[in-house]
Formats: sequence, structure tokens, C-alpha cells
Amino acid sequence: MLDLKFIRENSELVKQAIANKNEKADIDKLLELDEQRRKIIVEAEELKAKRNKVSSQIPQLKKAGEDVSGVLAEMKTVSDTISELDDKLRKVDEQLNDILLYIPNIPHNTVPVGKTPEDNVIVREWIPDGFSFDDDRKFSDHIELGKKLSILDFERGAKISGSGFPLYTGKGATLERALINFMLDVHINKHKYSEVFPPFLVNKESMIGTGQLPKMAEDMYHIEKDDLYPIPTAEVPITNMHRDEVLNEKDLPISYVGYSACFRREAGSYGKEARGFLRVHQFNKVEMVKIVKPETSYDELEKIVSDAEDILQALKIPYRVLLLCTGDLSFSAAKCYDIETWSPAEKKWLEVSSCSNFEDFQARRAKIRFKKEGGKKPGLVHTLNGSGLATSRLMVSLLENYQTIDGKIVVPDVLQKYTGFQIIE
RNA sequence: GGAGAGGUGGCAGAGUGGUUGAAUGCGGCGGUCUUGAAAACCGUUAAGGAUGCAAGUCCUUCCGGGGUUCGAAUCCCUGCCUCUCCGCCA
Repeated sequence: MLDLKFIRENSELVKQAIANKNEKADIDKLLELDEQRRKIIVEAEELKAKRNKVSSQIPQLKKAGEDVSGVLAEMKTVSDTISELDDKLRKVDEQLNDILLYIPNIPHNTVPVGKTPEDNVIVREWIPDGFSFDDDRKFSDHIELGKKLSILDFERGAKISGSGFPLYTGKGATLERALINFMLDVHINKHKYSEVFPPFLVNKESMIGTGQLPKMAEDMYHIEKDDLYPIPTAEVPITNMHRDEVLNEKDLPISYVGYSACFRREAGSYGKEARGFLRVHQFNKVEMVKIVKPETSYDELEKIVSDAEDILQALKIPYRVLLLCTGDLSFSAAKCYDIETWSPAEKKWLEVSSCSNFEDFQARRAKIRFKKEGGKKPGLVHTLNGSGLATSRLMVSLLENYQTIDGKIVVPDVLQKYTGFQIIE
């Protein structure tokens, strides 16, 4: 959420930013409501001041034996008028909020302006020793490998739940678990994040806090009976840990890492893109979340990206880092880097991580503040998060890159102590 | 799921219709005292909003939402959460 005052004072800038993000919002309507709102408040507050004053005098008048019936009648009218104004205010506030909650964050000035993914900027590329894009071996894709080695069973996953719900079996299941544990350990021990294991169902307030609702409702699962949402990412529960809290400046930055299953409806995505692991309704992800002071958030963003890259370098999987353009930037983000790994069978880059700085956009929605040293007013924190990493597409790159000529999978060195085996055959 | 109890400031804990934004204690901050520290004593200690150049003034907030009343932390309804007992259960 943007600051209403900021929008009032920078309406043209906000309009431009929204257009750059390929989004829409009726800023003029918002400003009109804002004006109405303030007018009503002034009117109502004058009456409330009067009511408070007179009400406190009534006991004294009674004590003095005076007749207060006239005053009571007058105050009744005043109170009725106040109720009317409060009702009016509530309605205006609701409309105002409806618009505010749909206004996206403003891109940072280092974000390239662009419309489509083609306008994203490749920041860097990393390949392990001995790797070549021109390798002319015949690469099996992850679906063939999964089937042949009995480690992935998409058919049965679809039978149990539906398409897009992958089933790992045998050494595939072990490998998945190894990957998650390896990533968690690196972030906890090497990068010094504190570990959390969050709930997978959250309430509406949490979904609004991080910006998934109301805008992205169609992409979320919703359990109607209990009004709970299966999380699309651990970002939601972890960032919302500190919703409605005032933190101490000395406790910042806070860095959390946690594993969760992630649930996404992916409404409207069908076809080839959805094959196997490429687009699924449930996947596993290790997520990093940071809550920081505003002045450090862009340094912290670079750190999150490098922490995520560290995993891929340890796994020796080719990847590249993209700086997303304004048009490809998500609703809540001010700046975002994507990390993509190479799939030699698809001959494509696959998104395995997204690292974003939300500045105070989520903090304002979720009311996450911090008390500055020296007793100044609490200010909004900046929040960030990054996948470190999502396993499903990473598994695609891992299986494909580590396959041998005779169709086996060599387990990456760093994972072997987690799997307990060196090869899948 | 059934039966009770309760949710008050950073924390603990008073307060059952009228100067209560809220006693008291602890903690925090500032000061006096001290070579320094402790103790003691004194003072101070919420957030959000409207308005204003500012100082300030005003409004709101005692879990959330409605209601009764001239007036609500206090009464009524409702939602959420916590605790105790019972039942069920990985």
C-alpha cells in the first residue's frame, strides 16, 4: 500500500508508475474521496469536541440542581448528526481502501522501464567449470528421467489430486528432501538466517498484509469453511510474524529462512508450459525473508540474491540473474531480481528464484514498524524476500544437468551426505 | 465438539455509566546524590488521525465489529483469541 499523503502530493508520478507496471488504478477518484474524507472528519470532530465538552458539564449542572432536559435534547441531535457523519466516513473509507489496496508499488528508479519479459536485463551469468551450452549430447528431459528411474510419478500424482500435484518416489523423494535440508543448512549456518517453520494455512489479514489479496484472489486456494488460505509462498506467514508490531531498531535487520510447501491455483495456465514440473499447483520452496531499516534495504536485496546464487554455485548448476523491468515486476515489489537455471533438454532458462525489495509497501499494509533510537516516532520497516530456492524447477535443471550418457543421475557432491547415495540408476 | 473463566498502556495489575488516556508496581528515559556504581529520591514515559509555516489545538483508541446512552474501559449483542475441565485425536 502506498501512503495516501504521498499519492496526494505526487499524483502524476504515481499514475506514471502504475502505467509502467501495466496496472490500472483510478487515482483521480481516490483523490476526490480523500478530499471528501477530510471534509467529513473536520465536521465530525468539531461536533465530537462539542459533545465531549457539554457531556462533562452535565454532572455539574445536575449537581447544581439545574434543569438539563434542554441540553440533553440538544445533545441528542448532535449525537445523531455525529452518527450520520461517521456512517458517511465509514463508506468513504471503504471505497478509499478498495482503491488503495489495488494500487501497486512504485518501481525503484534503478528498474528499467519496459513492457514484457524481453525488456528484462541480464545482470550476470554463471556456469560451472567444464560446462558448455553447445554440448551436443542427447539430453533426456526430467519427465523421461523421472519415469525411467522411478523417482517421479506424475500420473499417480494426478490420480491422487489432479494435474500439477507432483509425486516423488524412492530416491526422488530422498533427493527432494536432501535438497531442502541442504539449502536450509547453508542459509542457517553460512548466511546466518534464523530458521522458522511456519504454518501453511493463513488468514485473510496475512494475505492482505503481504499483498496477495485482494488483487490476486484468483490465483489463491481458499478454504471457505474456515476462511483460510493455503500459502502460495512462505513469505506470507513469515513476513506476517511481525504484523501489527513495533520492533526495536537494535533488533534489525531480522533475517528468517523457512521451508514450506507452496500452493498456487495457476488459473488459466495450460498447455506445454505446464508439463511436468514446469508449472505446478504444489511445490517446495525454501524462502528467505528480511525485515530491515529503510536505508539498508537495497544492500540487503543484493545480499539475498547472492545468498540464493550461493546455493546454485555449490550445486554447480548454470544460472543467470535478471533484473526485471517495470512491466514484469510483481504487484508489491519495488525491485526484483529473478534467477533462472539452465535446462539442457528444454534448451530454456527456468525461473527458480525471485528476490524482491518491497520497501515499505508490505510494512504499511501489515503495520510492521520499528522504534528508532532517541525516542522518535516509529517508522515503517522495509521488507524483502527471496527464494532460496524453489525445488521443482531446480529439480528439472539438476536432473537434466547431472544425467550421464547411460541415463543415470549423479548426485551433486554437496547433497551426498544428505541423500546417503551417490547415484540414481 | 461440550462446560466454565478471561482478554486494560513495554510488562504486571486496579478500575462496573460522568474531569479515567486510564490508579499502583516493574521496566525504560532524564536528573539529584556519589570518585564511579548501586540504593534512595524527583521528574518523565502510547499510537493513529484532522488542522496549522510552526508552537499548538482538537478527535479516536482499554482484543475486533455492531448497539444502548447527553455521556461507555465500564451495560447489551456478535466475532476472534487465550486459559481450565471433559470428550475426540496424529
